[in-house]
Amino acid sequence: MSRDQVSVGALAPLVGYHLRRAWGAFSADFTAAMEGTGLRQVPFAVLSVVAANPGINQGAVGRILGIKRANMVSLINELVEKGVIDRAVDANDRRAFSLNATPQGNVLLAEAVGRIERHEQGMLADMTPAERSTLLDLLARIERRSPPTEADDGADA
Amino acid sequence: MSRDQVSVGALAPLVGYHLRRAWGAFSADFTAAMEGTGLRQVPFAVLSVVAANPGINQGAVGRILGIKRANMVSLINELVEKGVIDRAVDANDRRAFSLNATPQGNVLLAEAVGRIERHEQGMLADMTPAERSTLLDLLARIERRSPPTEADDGADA
DNA sequence: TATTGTTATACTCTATAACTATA
DNA sequence: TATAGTTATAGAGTATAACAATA
Repeated sequence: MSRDQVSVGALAPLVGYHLRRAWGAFSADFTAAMEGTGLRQVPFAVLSVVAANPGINQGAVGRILGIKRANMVSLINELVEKGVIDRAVDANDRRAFSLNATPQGNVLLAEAVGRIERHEQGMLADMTPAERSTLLDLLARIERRSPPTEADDGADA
Repeated sequence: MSRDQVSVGALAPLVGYHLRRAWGAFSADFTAAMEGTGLRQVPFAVLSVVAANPGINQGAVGRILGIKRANMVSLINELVEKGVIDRAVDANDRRAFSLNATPQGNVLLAEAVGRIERHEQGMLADMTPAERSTLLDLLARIERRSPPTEADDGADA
């Protein structure tokens, strides 16, 4: 190794840079945690939202998670084929689908959450409970600064 | 708007979820900040590292930023064609290129950093200086938990 | 034999635009 | 006319594998 002591230069004091690297570390850890479940980040998030909001439709799931309508389609197909969510025409609006987690989906979700929590404990092992809650609070305040979670603007027309 | 008060369910207490959303908000803000400079996240990071480490080679840049060798090629080409970095065969190792920021590159970097700092001030407007430094500290501690920044394992052979 | 850079390629994620069927 | 879902497609970003030149 001929060259070491490399500096990241102007990146060092930027919050965005550290947010990116921290996110990357968590992301890799998430992938490891999900090994064998067949769940990836976004499908896991979708399952979580559907389970928490019985009868929700695709558009609403996309809106809260920042996923475009067009990209929801294959996501939902994947989860339906996997047998973890159930899709039925909405009784009140025949354009929409009513989504629900299946019993199997709730089992998978619980299993996934358990794995993730254990992995997060590893990632945050050197933080006190107070520090973790400070981190969550600071991150939540940044999120609120993001645009109105408008996952889909005037894409049509 | 027929359905509101949607919950993210099991995602709510997960640090990884909030890290992802916070990162997304910063990411969108970064893109807006860079409008007109022609710089994207990764090229900006590469320019920053090259400027801070005169004569560094591609592999070392990739190693510190977590970018694979193969993906460095077009990145460096792009920055060279843009005239912001300079590539010359390394005098001590004729396999390697010695990279340097051009005067124009340093100007662009300074301009970009100024823009980003102003945007970050907007994103972090509701945080005290103490809170910002706490955030940076907590993020840095998470980063350190990531794998040895091995951007390139035994890809060959 | 290991390393630097290269090419080719593939897969995931996300984005836009145009379409249909309902409302 | 607006909305829910769909299809097709394109662009990033990142991954692997095999190769040449040099160490």
